[in-house]
Amino acid sequence: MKLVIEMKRLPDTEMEVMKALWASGPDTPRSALETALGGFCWASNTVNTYLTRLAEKGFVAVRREGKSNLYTPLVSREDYLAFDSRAVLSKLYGSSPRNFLAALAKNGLEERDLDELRDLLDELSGEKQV
Amino acid sequence: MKLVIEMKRLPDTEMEVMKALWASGPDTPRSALETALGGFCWASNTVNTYLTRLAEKGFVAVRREGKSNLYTPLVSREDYLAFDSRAVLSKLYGSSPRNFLAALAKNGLEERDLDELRDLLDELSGEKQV
DNA sequence: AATGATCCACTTCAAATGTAGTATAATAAT
DNA sequence: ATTATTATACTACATTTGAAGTGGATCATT
Repeated sequence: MKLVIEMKRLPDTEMEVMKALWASGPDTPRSALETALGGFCWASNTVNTYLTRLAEKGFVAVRREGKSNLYTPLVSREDYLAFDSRAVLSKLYGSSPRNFLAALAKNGLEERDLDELRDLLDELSGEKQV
Repeated sequence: MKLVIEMKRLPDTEMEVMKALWASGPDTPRSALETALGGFCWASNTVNTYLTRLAEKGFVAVRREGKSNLYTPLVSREDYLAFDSRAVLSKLYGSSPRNFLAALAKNGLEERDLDELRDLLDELSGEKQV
């Protein structure tokens, strides 16, 4: 059984660090993390700050391995996104996925996106019937 | 032609004020705004601060009418949502509506939501063919 | 053992956000 | 005119977020 303890949405910068950690798997050493962060040209110390904050918030575990640290996400990408997507809907879209999609469509949607959505909807409906 | 000048996502509290303004139409006087804010029990001055900040950011126009002020949204709800929904997608969902819906579905979706989405998709496809 | 190079813990700092107090100006009521 | 009320402007302050500097511990090396 999984107990969700008041998860909060992360600020942008901490989010980027989490994305890098999710991409790098568990026990990520510093070097790999910086690589995964790619484009972001923060000072190394800056990344450090974000990691510390994430650890305080319970999003990341830090394990000392000899001379350096290994970082592991404690919240899975899937769980976070499941939470985040709901939070987004409830804040502005009356908790209606439809409203969200309608807002997106205001500026047009690619044909491909529409197809993907249709496929996913079929899958989702299918599940119920099995 | 509409030129979008670096719109930023609003913080939660300012967002609530905008929602109230959108609901109350243009030239909303203070009293009506407080009513529209309903559940939120902020001090009157607090609301004032948010209005000032929104005005600075160009989201709200303030017009003096005799003794008191009238507030009018300068950004329409539709425009803001169109912007916001895209911003959400690009930050965490690889700009893919499908990914967003999949994240939502992780915790299950109501049958009604699925139906609504299907209908909307049909509408959206229909448009293109006309 | 002194010299560098890394990595990390701790500290700092400015801007943004959440919240409200104080002062002031105008109005209404006595 | 004096007082009470109300709305708005201006100021204040804690917390959070974005960003990074300092300095100590470790290691590798001469």
